Amino acid sequence: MSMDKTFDAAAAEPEIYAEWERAGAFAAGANARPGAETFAILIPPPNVTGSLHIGHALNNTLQDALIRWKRMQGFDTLWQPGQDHAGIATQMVVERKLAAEGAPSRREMGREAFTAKVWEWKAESGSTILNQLRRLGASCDWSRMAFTMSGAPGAPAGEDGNFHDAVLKVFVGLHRDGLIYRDKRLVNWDPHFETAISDLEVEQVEEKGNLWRFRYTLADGETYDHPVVREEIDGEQTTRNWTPDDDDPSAWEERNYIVVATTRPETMLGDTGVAVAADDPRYAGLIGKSVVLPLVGRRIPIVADQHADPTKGTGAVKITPAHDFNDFEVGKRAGLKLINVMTSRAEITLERNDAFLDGCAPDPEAMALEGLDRYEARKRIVALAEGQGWLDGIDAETHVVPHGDRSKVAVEPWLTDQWFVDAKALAKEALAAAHDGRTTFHPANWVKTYDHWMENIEPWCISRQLWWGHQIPVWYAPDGTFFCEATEAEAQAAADAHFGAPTALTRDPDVLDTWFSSGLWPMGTLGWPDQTPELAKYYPSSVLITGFDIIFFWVARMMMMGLHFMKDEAGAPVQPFHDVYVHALVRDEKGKKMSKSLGNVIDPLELIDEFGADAVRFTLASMAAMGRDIKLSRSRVAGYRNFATKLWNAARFGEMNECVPVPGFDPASATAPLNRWIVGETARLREVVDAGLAEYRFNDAAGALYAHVWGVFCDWYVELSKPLLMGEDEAAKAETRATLAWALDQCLVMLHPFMPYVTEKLWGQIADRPKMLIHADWPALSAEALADPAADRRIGRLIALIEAVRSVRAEMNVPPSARLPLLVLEADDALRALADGEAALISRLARIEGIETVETAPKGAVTITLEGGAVALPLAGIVDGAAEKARLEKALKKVEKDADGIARKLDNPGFLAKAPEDVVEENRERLEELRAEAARLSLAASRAAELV
RNA sequence: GGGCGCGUAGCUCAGUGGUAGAGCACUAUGUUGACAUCGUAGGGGUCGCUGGUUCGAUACCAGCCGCGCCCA
Repeated sequence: MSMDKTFDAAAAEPEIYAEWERAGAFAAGANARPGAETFAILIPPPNVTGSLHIGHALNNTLQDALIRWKRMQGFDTLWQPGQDHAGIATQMVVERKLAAEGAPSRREMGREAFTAKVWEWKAESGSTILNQLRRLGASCDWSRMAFTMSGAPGAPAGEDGNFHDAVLKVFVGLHRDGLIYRDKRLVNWDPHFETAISDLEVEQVEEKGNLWRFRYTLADGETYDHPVVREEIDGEQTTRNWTPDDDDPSAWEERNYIVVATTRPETMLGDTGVAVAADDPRYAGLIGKSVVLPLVGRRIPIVADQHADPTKGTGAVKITPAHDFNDFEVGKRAGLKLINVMTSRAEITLERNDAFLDGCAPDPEAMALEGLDRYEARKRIVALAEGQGWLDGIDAETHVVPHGDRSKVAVEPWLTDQWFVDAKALAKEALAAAHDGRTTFHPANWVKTYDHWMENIEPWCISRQLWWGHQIPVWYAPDGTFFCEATEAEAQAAADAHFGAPTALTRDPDVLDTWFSSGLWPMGTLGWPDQTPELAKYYPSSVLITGFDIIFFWVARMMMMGLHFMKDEAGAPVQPFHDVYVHALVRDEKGKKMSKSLGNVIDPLELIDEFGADAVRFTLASMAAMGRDIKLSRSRVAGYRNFATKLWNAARFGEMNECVPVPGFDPASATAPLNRWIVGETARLREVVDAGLAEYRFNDAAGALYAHVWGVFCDWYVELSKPLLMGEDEAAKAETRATLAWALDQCLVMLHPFMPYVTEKLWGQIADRPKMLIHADWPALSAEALADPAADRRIGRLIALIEAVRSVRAEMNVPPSARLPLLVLEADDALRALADGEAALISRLARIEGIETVETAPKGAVTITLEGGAVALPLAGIVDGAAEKARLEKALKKVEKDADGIARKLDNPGFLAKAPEDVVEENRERLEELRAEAARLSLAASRAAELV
């Protein structure tokens, strides 16, 4: 049965993948040599709500390439798959689904019923991305599938893993060590999801807005003189406020108010002070006095604080400690009250707000703001300010507003009780590990990003007001005392002991940040807190492959958690991975970040449908140069699909010519120079591919494979093998068949990590094998042992000769069908041997008929100069003497220019004295070659001139 | 404002202290029994600019210009 002309990826891929799975080819330790070293990669867990985007495709292509490579080398490999429970995202998806179905809402059905719904949803829809990873060819050990919510209460059968235990153990442990604490402070509050989020989940978005200036009247009838500047503009006298940039003020104006500027008028309801710089000449005299807050009627102090910048705005800022991070700090320094005026949905709350009502005399208009959304309240307050005459002015301004990365609504700094991790304490060891060689970043410069964050780390808010997640293991007694234990029973026991009597407890309703559990990924996926054999074997993992966008979110947290909890026999902290390879961001072909809103998203699954998974993988690997973003275009993918076709057809050629692998074939035993040459080339390829993969230089490895398979094996070896395969010499034919089959096998083996499908298919098609390609032995070929310099030189010269003849033929418009004799004019021994020994190859590829040695070139012959001699093609009648002369002179000019450059170099005493000996020698040899070629060209040119 | 990175062929990008590369695109050409998802040949670059180090710089250093990303 002969092969099809192309590889049918769509049909073959699922079959091949199923075969691998049937054979258990992906299992941890599959194909491991006895006593093998381990090589483990933990997948960056995709969200359970996720679907495969091009970044995942890149990330997993690289992981799979490394895993397949090491597996073939006989390492004890583990590629640990799993998923992240994605608290907010998942809860959002399920709530939306319930709403769409007209089902009772989350709050109506209650916590237990809702989480049951989430589990149901996960069972139905949660594995989309896993199936997409399979299509990509990912060889994860699916039998070890992990999930960051496994083992949580209510988890259905099959979801009964260890993660919940791990999370609780870590929480209780960190709490016991004083590294987790409860605190009332401002957090980033997402009013849409009504939960706290961490700093990292906040996006800064630039928005057009206004800076409103309000006049706050001084209390007790106080006045002061505010400096102003009188100017004449267009013939009119104007007065404006003096600023520190001006010269001395030209006048003073008596005022009974101070002007503050704000981008958020609605927060004025919660103002508890006005800050000015201590040395601001405008306001220094007012420090210690008070203003009366408009609408609210509260007396609030004017305080000195460095937060007020005299050069910005009016130099005076209103202080709302309960609604702004900076103001919170000012308030702490100045002892100001905290008055929260918003609900969890960012609606104004005044009526039942004791903190607000205490010590104020609000206008009825203020109280009418009750229940309004923050933006509605803003409008009303501005209108009231205008109506009541305390609006000083409005300046348009763009400013940066923090938004929730999931909800896309503006985040409200909000005062609540939350749980925090003392990240600063955990960061110490995590920083050390990245600097003492325990964990190495590739490319190395990413360690700076990591450092910068670790060094400026803030307390990590880990509690979330959600239901989908690990509920915080803390129980409260009625008096507020709390007990942090892994189980309710332990908490109860602790409480009873503490109070000396049975005490009713209520559990903290909040859950933990998803990244808190993701931080345990390197341990939790291996069974921790149980001391499993896998944990002993595969922790720490070999390399983490990830995008730079989650260095903070995830890498940093795994480092902190792993180092804190994992200890070696001596009790020293053990890092979660030896290497961190940070790969590029995939952009569209114009360099834009792909996003749904821009509509420039390239769907990897569409690419796979169109070009095959191998082409998509090879494209991504080829473009994965370290430290650079990838701009992906379809044409590039099409090119690598063509590459797969090329490989396929090379195999088809082998099949047609009965090239089958010979068991026990020893590549060193080949005798024909052509065969010895391809063996050497193959050995060199193996060294380059191994070196590339070992250093995470995926593009180098892929590039070398491409150049070898297409440019060396197909273009030259296959072409040059044809005369041998179709010739009469049976011994040469047999040797060439065996060598070709061997060399092709090596290509399949080395391409397999990048193009697993087409290579596996060909592997099976070419011969019956004891093992599938996925478990084939990776070669240990050494170029030093196998490359034959004589064969390399001979084939190198052969190729140069053929190319030179073809070039002349094309330039002279010799029809491809015309066969010409080759006249050898001058030849050193090697060239002579080549002309004699490889006549069949030369004839076929250069379309030559008969090689003869002549004393002088006949009239009308075109001369070709080569290393070691010159040959000629008789083209009398075809060639125009003048054109030929011009061609040769042009070539001569170039050679002479090169020669002159080198000669100048060799004339430079500094070069001779300081350049390394071998460089000098190289240049001398090159000059000699160029001079010899120049002589041949010049001779040929003068002969051509005779024709004219 | 702080940090990181990038300017090399028309496009997308490798690369190196010692002869400038690839893929795509382009031009010409081809029914040579693996492959037109192909073959053959060809054109195309003061390696962003200016200085410095060096016998020698596209590469190392400094400054400048242009662009991108991250953090405030």
